[in-house]
Amino acid sequence: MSHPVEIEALLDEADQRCKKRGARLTTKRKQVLAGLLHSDIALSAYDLVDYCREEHGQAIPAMSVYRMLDFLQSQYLVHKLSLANKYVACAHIRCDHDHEVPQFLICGRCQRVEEINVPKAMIKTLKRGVEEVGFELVSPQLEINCLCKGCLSETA
Amino acid sequence: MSHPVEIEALLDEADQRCKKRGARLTTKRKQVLAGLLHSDIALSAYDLVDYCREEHGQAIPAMSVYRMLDFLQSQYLVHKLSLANKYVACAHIRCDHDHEVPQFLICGRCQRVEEINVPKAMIKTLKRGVEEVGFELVSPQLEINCLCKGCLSETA
DNA sequence: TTTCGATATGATATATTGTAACGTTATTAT
DNA sequence: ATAATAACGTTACAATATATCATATCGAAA
Repeated sequence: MSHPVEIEALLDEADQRCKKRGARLTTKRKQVLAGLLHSDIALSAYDLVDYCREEHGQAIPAMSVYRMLDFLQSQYLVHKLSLANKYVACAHIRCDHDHEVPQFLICGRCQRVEEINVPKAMIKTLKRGVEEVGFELVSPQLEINCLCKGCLSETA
Repeated sequence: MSHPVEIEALLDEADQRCKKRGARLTTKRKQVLAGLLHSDIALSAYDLVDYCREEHGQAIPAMSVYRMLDFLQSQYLVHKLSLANKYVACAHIRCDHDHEVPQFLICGRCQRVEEINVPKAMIKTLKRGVEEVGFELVSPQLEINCLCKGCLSETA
């Protein structure tokens, strides 16, 4: 996903953000986050168990990985993709992205994930439609079923 | 979700549509669809196993229910909601909804589901954003994490 | 109408994803 | 130092889903 140096910087950034909120980005939590940052495809909790064992010699139980993922989500560092039951690092760890809303493009073939922003106006339209039927938007974060460039060309 | 009479009509409609495509809406497939039509919340495959046993005395194996759900999805009669790992009947069995795109509002609390349409213009905007990063939209069908009126008032 | 191929369903096993409950270890603050 | 809290481990299991092979049923062609 990113260059090693970049990843280090992002991990530091994440660390700062957690501290600000009075939360702790422990070594293992950081390893899980690093796993996601190293990957350019979404990973399952069990993929991350493997990653930690192989890359760090840390045999973290699946149970704990789930908790770490919960933590990382609560810190807005990680998103769960329900479409694939997998997880990705938030692409905007650095900025606060209050202005635009991240949307996930998930390649249904290779699980590659891209995060795009859509204009706030669009979200407003959506919100209006939702409220018309008496619902309330919890999170306007969408998962969009796509095919990536690579898989498109293979299929063709 | 609908009145019994209405449901019968919808099942007939579904039958016609399958026939047109050279597909067969068998008794059991119809029972599964009926289960979803009777419910105003999304149901899991295993919920449907229970429904068929209780309402029709049919002990359909989970395996078969999954296959029937696959079939119903292929006929555009049922949608899977990945956000909840549950299934709903398509609210627009009668029309072809080529003009607008159905979006699902899922109450994260009680699993109640509402299907709304959004303007095509919005989908176009989305599509453009997707293509800018080299992806291709497979289905612009979105699942939106919400709270319904009832759960909202309870929480408040 | 019979038999043959295709489609639908059943049975069984197992994979994958996720949670509950409770105990232990590590950190932090006093 | 120690008590309180947070993090992590362990075990058991629930819920969702697929793989595989066997059997049944339907529809068309011989």
